[in-house]
Amino acid sequence: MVENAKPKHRSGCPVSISLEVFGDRWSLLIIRDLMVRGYRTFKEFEHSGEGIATNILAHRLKKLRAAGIIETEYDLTDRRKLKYRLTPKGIALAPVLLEILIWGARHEQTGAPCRMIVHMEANREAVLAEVRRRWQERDPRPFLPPFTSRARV
Amino acid sequence: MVENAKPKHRSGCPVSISLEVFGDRWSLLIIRDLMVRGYRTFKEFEHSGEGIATNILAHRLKKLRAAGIIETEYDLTDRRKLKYRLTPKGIALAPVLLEILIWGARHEQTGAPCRMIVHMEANREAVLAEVRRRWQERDPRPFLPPFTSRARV
DNA sequence: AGATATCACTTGCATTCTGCAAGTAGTTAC
DNA sequence: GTAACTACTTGCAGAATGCAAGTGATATCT
Repeated sequence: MVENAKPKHRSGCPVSISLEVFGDRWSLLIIRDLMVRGYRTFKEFEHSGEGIATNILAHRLKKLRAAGIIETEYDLTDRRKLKYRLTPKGIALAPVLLEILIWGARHEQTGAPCRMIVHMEANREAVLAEVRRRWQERDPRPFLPPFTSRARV
Repeated sequence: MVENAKPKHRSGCPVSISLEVFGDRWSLLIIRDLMVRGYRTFKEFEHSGEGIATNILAHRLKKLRAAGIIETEYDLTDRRKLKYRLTPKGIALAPVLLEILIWGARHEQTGAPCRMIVHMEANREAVLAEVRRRWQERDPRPFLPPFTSRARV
């Protein structure tokens, strides 16, 4: 038996393989929109304020679906709408997203208010539990705002 | 006073801003090499097993330095060698990297042994404390192996 | 001392990816 | 029946990436 197949991955390191799945400028933003903003449709992702091009968005959605991170179903009341949802594998990215959020808020100039970050840092498990609960119960209420401004409260 | 300056960022969201800094296929791998493998030089990053091209590596090192995540100093005994080191802002990425590693090991086929991941998940704080200690004390011993194989122990 | 090797890049070029504008197919509303 | 809406696709220009080769400053060997 020979190992002729072209290697699927750069290496066997979990970090490297993870980055091959979501290591780009956009994928984690789509996951964030699904996870904490309650966005569900193509149009909502498109207008989430980051300015993603529609071809890139379509490509990322396809890739995330192929990776088993999101799944889709048509809206029962309006069959034009395709609703996206995180899979268990997708919601499992919550700790990754939380740590990225905390790091960014602590070390870069962002629009997130300091006291919110302090609270999240001190209550990581509670924050994650709430995010998971909303996913489980399909609670569509946004958990975090879009942070459009550069306010520092 | 007018807001004429071109916006530096896509949005004020900490996740978005973080991804502008390290949201690509390579940056976090360099940070991983510095953080848990004890790699310090250009050559070591180049041969870390992922196959990064030297021009990309040079570009990423420059960008990470500009972002304040790594810093450099010349080796005192061999002035050809430029040694890289994480800054406090860089070592603060440890939780991000740990969560990415755990997610990848749990949800993708990687070379990381299961029991190691179980241990890391159950002892996150101890793992982070050890990584931070090695950084603080400039302890160059690798904390994690390269996971080159696809072994499942 | 001179030749060779090492280290950290840089350069050139082909390929791939990204960003923008415009267009399309399948619903739904009027 | 027509217009609007939703989720894309297509075409094209420019940027980023990957690969091979080259460069300049040290260091080591003979």
